[in-house]
Amino acid sequence: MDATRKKTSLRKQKEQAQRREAILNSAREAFFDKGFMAATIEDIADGCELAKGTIYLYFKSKEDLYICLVIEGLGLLKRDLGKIRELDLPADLLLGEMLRLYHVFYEKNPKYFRIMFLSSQPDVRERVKEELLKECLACAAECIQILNEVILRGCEEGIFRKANSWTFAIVLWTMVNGIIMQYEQDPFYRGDILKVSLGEMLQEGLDLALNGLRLKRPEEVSG
Amino acid sequence: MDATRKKTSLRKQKEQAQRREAILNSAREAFFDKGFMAATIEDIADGCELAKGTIYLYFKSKEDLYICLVIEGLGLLKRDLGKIRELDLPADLLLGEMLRLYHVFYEKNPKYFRIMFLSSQPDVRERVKEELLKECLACAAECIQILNEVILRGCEEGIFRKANSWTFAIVLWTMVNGIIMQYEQDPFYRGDILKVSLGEMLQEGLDLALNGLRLKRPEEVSG
Amino acid sequence: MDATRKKTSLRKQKEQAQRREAILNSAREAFFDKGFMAATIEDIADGCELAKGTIYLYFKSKEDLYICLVIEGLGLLKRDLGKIRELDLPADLLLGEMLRLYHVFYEKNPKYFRIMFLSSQPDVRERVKEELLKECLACAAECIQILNEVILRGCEEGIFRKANSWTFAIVLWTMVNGIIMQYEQDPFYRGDILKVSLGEMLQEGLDLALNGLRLKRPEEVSG
Amino acid sequence: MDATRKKTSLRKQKEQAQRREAILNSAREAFFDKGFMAATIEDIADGCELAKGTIYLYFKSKEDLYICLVIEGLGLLKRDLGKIRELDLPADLLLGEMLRLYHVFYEKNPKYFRIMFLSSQPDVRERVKEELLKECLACAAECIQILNEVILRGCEEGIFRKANSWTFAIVLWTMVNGIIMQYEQDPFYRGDILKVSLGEMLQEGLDLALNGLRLKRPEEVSG
DNA sequence: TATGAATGAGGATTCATTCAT
DNA sequence: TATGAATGAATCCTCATTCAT
Repeated sequence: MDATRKKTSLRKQKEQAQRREAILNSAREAFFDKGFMAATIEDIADGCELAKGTIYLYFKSKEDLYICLVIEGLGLLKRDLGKIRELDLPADLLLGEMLRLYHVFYEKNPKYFRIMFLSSQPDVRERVKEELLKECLACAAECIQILNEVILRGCEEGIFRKANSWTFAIVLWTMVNGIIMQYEQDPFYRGDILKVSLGEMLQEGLDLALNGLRLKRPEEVSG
Repeated sequence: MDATRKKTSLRKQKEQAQRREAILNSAREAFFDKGFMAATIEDIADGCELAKGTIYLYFKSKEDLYICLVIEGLGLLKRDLGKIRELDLPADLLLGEMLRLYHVFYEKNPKYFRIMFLSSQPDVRERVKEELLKECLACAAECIQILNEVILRGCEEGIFRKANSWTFAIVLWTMVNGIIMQYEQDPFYRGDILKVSLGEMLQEGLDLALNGLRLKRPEEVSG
Repeated sequence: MDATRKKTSLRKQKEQAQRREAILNSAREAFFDKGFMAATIEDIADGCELAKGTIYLYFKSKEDLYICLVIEGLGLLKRDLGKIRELDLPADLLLGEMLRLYHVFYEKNPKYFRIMFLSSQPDVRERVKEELLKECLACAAECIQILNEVILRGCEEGIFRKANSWTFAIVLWTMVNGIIMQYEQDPFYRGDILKVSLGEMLQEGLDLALNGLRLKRPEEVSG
Repeated sequence: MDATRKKTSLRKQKEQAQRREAILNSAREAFFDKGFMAATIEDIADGCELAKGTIYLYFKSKEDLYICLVIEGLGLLKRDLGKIRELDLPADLLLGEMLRLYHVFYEKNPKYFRIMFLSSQPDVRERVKEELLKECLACAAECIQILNEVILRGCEEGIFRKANSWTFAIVLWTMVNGIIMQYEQDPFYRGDILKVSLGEMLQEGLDLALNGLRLKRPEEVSG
């Protein structure tokens, strides 16, 4: 009897988790496609084939739902970056891996990505509690902190030139974000105007970064 | 009589131009402060002390007004970049000047700047005719084209290493945009988390770019 | 086997009756505190620690539940008034007792009291079947009828002056209700503005009524 | 030219005042018929043949609209009572006039009347700012104060017996309110059950009150 | 031409009620 | 029988746009 109840409860829990996930997926899509303000709860509800009211069983408000997405996305990214940090590699290769990870993360979760940076839009900021926004920013800062640690390690290893590592970490972070966002946000960019793939742009960005950091450039070392 | 009429008409034309400018100023402020969706026509009307209805005498719709702002901003930027291109300087210094110009432009027109990139927000895209969006993107592409020309000139001058100049131009453009946007959009970033000035970040970005482009790094040349 | 089943069934019946009572108690509280419209089924379910769905096993709808409360309350009141009618007392003292009973009933069942008169609110009337409302009103009329009988008896006893007894009964009923309702409904009234206790007001009302009814006022009789 | 403008502005002002009045009328009707919570802004808008949005040009919110009605109603009543107070009549006749005025006021403004006492409903109180409720109650207290003054004057004139005049004033006020409310709120009451006209009930109430207050009853004086 | 009142479609959220477990 | 998740109609309020003056 107890077992049966447990089983039932377990299945229910699983269903609920799936439903919650379905809502998050639909919301990610909607926020991504239309932005925070223009996306309606109805869009989200339609997207996961649930009733409007059901959304509110899982999330307190549109804002709550949105913030959950951001924190979830940044959490995933931070986790991935954290894993790479543990690899036994020289700092420059580590950084390369990280930037590559970013690209992969984006390719796998393009919508996560956009959502994460939606919070910088003023109409979102206007409507989301400052406290929650700070939580998001703190999450982002932790990612930057990981970059910072790797840069510092590279300095210790004698691979990177001395520099303000924190500034450098931020520049890296914003550069990569900037490249992806601009690429990604404007569908027109992709084919019509730029005629350059995202991978090429990121590779170029990475080269820039490493060239800038390394004491010597690869060709000079090998030469 | 004709003369009188002409004079009247001239004054009227001038008044109308001023009115139009007032609306654009107020709209820039409003869109900047609240974002495209959250800013209301009433905000804009209040800001320039005109009636709501009057806005519609000068602009077909909210979206039309907005797009005019973007095109105006990008036009100014393009004009400034164009002027620098004419200077008689080596390509690397020219590029340095251009990036510096960008910083100055931002410092002088922070609101222009933000507006220019608002168009990448999906809720704006949703509401603006594709045709107008393409016009904006074309404007941006012209700016990138200017960077591209300078890079090509540097290659010819033997200052820059051979590279896909177009890709490089785009990376430059997005990097700088990315740095400014992230800095600028998040008031929290500025004091609380980054603790790095925009100037420092841009300088770091510039160094990266030039290091990456130059055949030899300055210290090697001088050494 | 039959016995067992009967026992089980009896316990079940008792449990159900208790459950029903628990729901009514919780509903009385909720309707009293928030009014008919503002009180939610969830408030009521929470209040008796049952699930929302369970409420519907015992009552067809929110309105049904509400009407049951009213009828219950008026029934209690009618029962108490009926008991007093049987006392062997002159009509004026009987009336005094009845009005006092009303006060006691209110003090013991303030929430019953409020609920009973909630039905006069138009948003309730809008939603409750006319048939049920009439049942409530008939209940109230029976209470008035008891007052009427006592007044008539007083006339026969030569204590009360001839008057339209039915009108008088109604005035008594509405006066007392009016005094209690106004006192009770407005928490502000109690301390801030009135600065008079409910008991004092009811006593004053009672004196008015008896003075009005008696052929001679007490002091004249005794004098 | 100035005159023309003034005329236009005057007409507009008048139109606006009329429109505002139309909204108030429709709202009074709607609140009266359905109660504060059940009446919808759409009901009100339909009732005065305006668009929903237009309501909000004249009143900040449903709550605001409602409170305006209450204060307006109580203000009218207070004004009327105030006028009677100035009449040169003995206190008992003055009181009789006032109670009669109340009846007339109700006959002319039955819906005003109900609105005025809607605020005692808990679901209204829940949703209206306490500050505004207190303002309403203060208005009512001013009416009671007028009654109080007349009673005191009657004591000085030797017409009324010494009594706690404030308590008495409140009892009068609540009695009359109670009679009217119960009569008025329940359409069923009127014909089906009570079979007594409002006028008769009020007259009976008035007699009660005066009998209770006077040192001697009329028949004794004349006898 | 300038105004700003009026419009009404649209959006977030609540809650009585149902129904599968 | 008891549950409580799901539903979706209903509600308040906003705001881009129109139009009579």
